Amino acid sequence: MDLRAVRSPAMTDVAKLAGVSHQTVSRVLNDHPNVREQTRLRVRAAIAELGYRPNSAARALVTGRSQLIGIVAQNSTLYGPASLLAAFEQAAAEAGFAVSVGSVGRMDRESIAGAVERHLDQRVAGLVVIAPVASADDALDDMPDDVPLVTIDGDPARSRALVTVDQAAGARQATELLLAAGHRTVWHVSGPPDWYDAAGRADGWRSALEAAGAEVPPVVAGEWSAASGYAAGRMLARMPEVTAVFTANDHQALGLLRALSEHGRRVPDDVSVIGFDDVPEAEFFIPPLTTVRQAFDAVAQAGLELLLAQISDEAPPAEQIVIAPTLVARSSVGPPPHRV
Amino acid sequence: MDLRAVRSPAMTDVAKLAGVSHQTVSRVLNDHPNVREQTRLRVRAAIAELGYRPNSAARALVTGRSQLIGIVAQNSTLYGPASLLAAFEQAAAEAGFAVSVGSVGRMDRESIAGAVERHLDQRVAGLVVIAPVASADDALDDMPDDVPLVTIDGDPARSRALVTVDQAAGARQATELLLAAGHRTVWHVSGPPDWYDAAGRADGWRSALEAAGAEVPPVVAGEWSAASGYAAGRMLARMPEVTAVFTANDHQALGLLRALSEHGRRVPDDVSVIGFDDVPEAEFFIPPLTTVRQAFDAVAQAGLELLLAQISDEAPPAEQIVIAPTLVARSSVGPPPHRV
DNA sequence: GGATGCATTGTTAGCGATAACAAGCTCCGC
DNA sequence: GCGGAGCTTGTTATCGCTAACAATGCATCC
Repeated sequence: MDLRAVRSPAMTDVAKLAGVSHQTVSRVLNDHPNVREQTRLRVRAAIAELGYRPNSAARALVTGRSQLIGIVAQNSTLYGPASLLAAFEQAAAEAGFAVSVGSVGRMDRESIAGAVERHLDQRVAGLVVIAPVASADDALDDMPDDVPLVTIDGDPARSRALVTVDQAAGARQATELLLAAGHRTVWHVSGPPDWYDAAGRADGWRSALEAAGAEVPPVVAGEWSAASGYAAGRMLARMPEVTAVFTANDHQALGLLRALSEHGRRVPDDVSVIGFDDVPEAEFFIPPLTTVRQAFDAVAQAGLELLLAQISDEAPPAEQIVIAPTLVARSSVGPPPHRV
Repeated sequence: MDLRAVRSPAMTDVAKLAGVSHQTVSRVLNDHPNVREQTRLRVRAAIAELGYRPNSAARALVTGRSQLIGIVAQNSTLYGPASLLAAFEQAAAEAGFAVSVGSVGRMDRESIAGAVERHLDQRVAGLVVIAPVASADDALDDMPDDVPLVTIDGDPARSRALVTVDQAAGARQATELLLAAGHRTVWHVSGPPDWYDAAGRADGWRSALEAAGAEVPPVVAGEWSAASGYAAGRMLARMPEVTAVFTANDHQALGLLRALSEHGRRVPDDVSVIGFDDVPEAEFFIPPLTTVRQAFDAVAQAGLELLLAQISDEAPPAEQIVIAPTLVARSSVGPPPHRV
């Protein structure tokens, strides 16, 4: 009996037990073709018996690449980014990759570059950057181009491999639904203008109005918070001509609903409201919120596929995938009030 | 000119440029004491000139430990876990650690053990497990005990290094506030009973009622979702004797508010409501929600400190930290309606 | 002035895996 | 029966770093 702390078994231990060389063990582990079936089984048995697990650091050292995928995302509890992160981890784990997260406080060039560097230190096999603002793309311009990279929510003109959600299409659907309900026009509470998502949603809204020949009211500038929706709502609630509002996300819609309620304007009787994101709680707003759902898991899945293809050199590093959002109809939308 | 892909510089390159041995470079990098100041500067200059960055895989291989911290958490977009994760990344990054996330679909023994193993493969320096349910603790029982480990939200009786929020204290505060407002008793919509958080909140609620000599109504069992709060609300709304409700989280409170509103019961005039978590939107519920805030960043900070202390052997691996939550008063609480 | 000690630096050996090459074996065709 | 092809396996070098030990120089002490 050896009482020393049991060192976890290495490849040579397996080799000894199976009566082969460590190299043969390596071949079995990496599914090399030219190993006799009988040998393979013997090695497998030895691996199981010892509870051997390969040392990823050693592998990374010699191959120059790890089984790690880095994700750079904004450190936020916003529903969108958080969901995306969760979905991505899930997908990566299924593909046998670990996920290292480098969150940044702000989406400026310096922060992003720092997070990217930290990941490169870890010799990540690939990198996913959630880059919803222009400044994030800036940081990627001076990335070394031998690292597989996929951008989420970035600028189609500047990114190579990219997955985005068609924000404009979602916004168009929302706006069209309101117009179809009989509203003369639709107001919009926007997100921060430097976010691509926000810009896309505003564009979709505007183009739908223009296509329908409806008047385009001024954008009410907000950011993603409920507070900004509330502030917008306090203004809009006092304007009787406002009968339909499309907000850039659900949290804004929540704030808007509260402001409308405080001013005695009923939803959807007096004002119809549509949000964006379909947060789990949207169904329980007062009233239940009609909104646009983004399929975050589809985004994550697509992103991972693009990345893995690059890692294994199966695909050119330039491909762009667009995911379509879907409208979820609930009771916050109705016809405009009867004209008095 | 050499046109081959430029291999990123290694320690020997730095050593050659600085005119020292690679070992001296290593000493400079690891802040060993016995290096002459002048030499240190020369090495630093060479590092800067070459843009040298140490290879973490090589270091991990030889030391048997990486600059990686593993986090095991449930793959969820619940506000609590997501916030905790974000706060933790932030804190770890500041300490120079990368964070690898292993999310699990369900909190059962097998899933957790799997996630832990994947992290051990990566030779993580330490492990943080967010273990809000008993089954998660089970999985940790057969963890090798030479890996630094901190549990968040686990069972004090079974964990060594542990950070928790004093759920019971928060619940007591909430309940006492309602009693002080004049309510004869307080009803409770609970979380899933196998979550420690949920159990702690229920305990605090019950003990506050008992201490005040108030009647203890039956617990309305829910889970964390707004849907369960809504379901509970539809029942409670029909019971005129219910004038105060404490829900186990804010999302449930949202659902409850909607159910009350649908039944024409006004908040806080007819019913007072208190939630738990203080999600950013709580301020914009109808009406603004009184709730209990957990300081997630404090939890993360404390957890990381415990872990780093273990990693550097500065502290015994057994210490428990309890973070106190704070009550955030808003307008969803008022005196009970006048008895008719 | 030689022994002692400390600060500073270099040398060598490995960590655990993969890659490149070499070697043995079997099978085949002529 | 012999050479070559192809399958299977082993040997050796190597990735970039840290640990352990060795070696050097210089100040200090008796």
